Amino acid sequence: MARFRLDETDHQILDILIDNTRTAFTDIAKKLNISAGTVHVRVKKMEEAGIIIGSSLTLDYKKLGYAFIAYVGVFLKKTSQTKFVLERINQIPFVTVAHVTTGKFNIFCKVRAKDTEHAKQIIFLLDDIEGVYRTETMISLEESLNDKKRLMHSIFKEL
Amino acid sequence: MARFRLDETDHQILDILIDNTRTAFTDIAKKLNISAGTVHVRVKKMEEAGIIIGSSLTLDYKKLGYAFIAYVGVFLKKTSQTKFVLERINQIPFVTVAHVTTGKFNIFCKVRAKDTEHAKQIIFLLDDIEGVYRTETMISLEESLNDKKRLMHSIFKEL
DNA sequence: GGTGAAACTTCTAATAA
DNA sequence: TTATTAGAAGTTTCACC
Repeated sequence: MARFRLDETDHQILDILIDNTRTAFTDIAKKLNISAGTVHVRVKKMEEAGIIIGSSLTLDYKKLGYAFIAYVGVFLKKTSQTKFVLERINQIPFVTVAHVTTGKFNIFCKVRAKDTEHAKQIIFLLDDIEGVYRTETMISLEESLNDKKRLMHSIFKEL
Repeated sequence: MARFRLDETDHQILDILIDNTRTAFTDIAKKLNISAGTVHVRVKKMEEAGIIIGSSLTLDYKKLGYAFIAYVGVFLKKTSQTKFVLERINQIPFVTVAHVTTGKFNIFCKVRAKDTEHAKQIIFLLDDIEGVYRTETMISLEESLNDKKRLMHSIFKEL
């Protein structure tokens, strides 16, 4: 996949939209001293190029009653079962991310739950999958995010 | 923090917006057979209640040249240094998430990088932080997401 | 590439039900 | 809580730089 070339204006547009996707194009245009039409065309191009995949809301899961985060390392009986187990994992609700990894674990996932009890239930489901040898849980006591905005800045500085 | 009560309509609105934050309120209204004004009021309420924190773009980091994901477990010399080390970690670019955890590691982070070489540089920065005893890296070979939409469905089914 | 204006669509707040 | 409305605002297209 060819690397798409973004210029300074594209960066600035992304920068604004990453913070708030509903920012009016006219507002962006004013800030960047370009026309709203230009903003529109550039966003469309980035969408067509697949740079912008979509947009999403950021919700406060704590307020919804889901404050518990754990990471679970999964050890498999046989590496060949990876695909099968991964499919099963993806069917478990509240498992939000799963990675096949090198290193200590075969598969590595993130669980978002209500509380310890709820998380235990989810981890039991993981443990019960055929081919899973054992799991190792790490409970998150504190989450600290370098948000997307910061990541973008890191990337743009390098590009 | 009191748990906010969302009804079926709120769920449906969130459901649509989670997929595309720029969906016109009039479109949402049509789908749900309510008026656009109602959609507007409800979204505003959820924003005011802090359920909706914000909105963000989803970008294809692979297309931007950042296809490499690793998880790094950090062991500290002394637990009391957690706060200090966490602050330092948050200053390292390309470390996108950091968690203080119970279990195997003291701190656990996610690194997004260009390639192995780039990741190595970032992990060296982690290793070099005063108070860090050693780190353990897990390289992601394959990422599989149960996206926000699925998480929301899990939550709504339970609420 | 970009602009600016026209035509069209959507938002938002106020009022009424 | 919801519906209706109307002025304000935003989007999108297009002819022209």
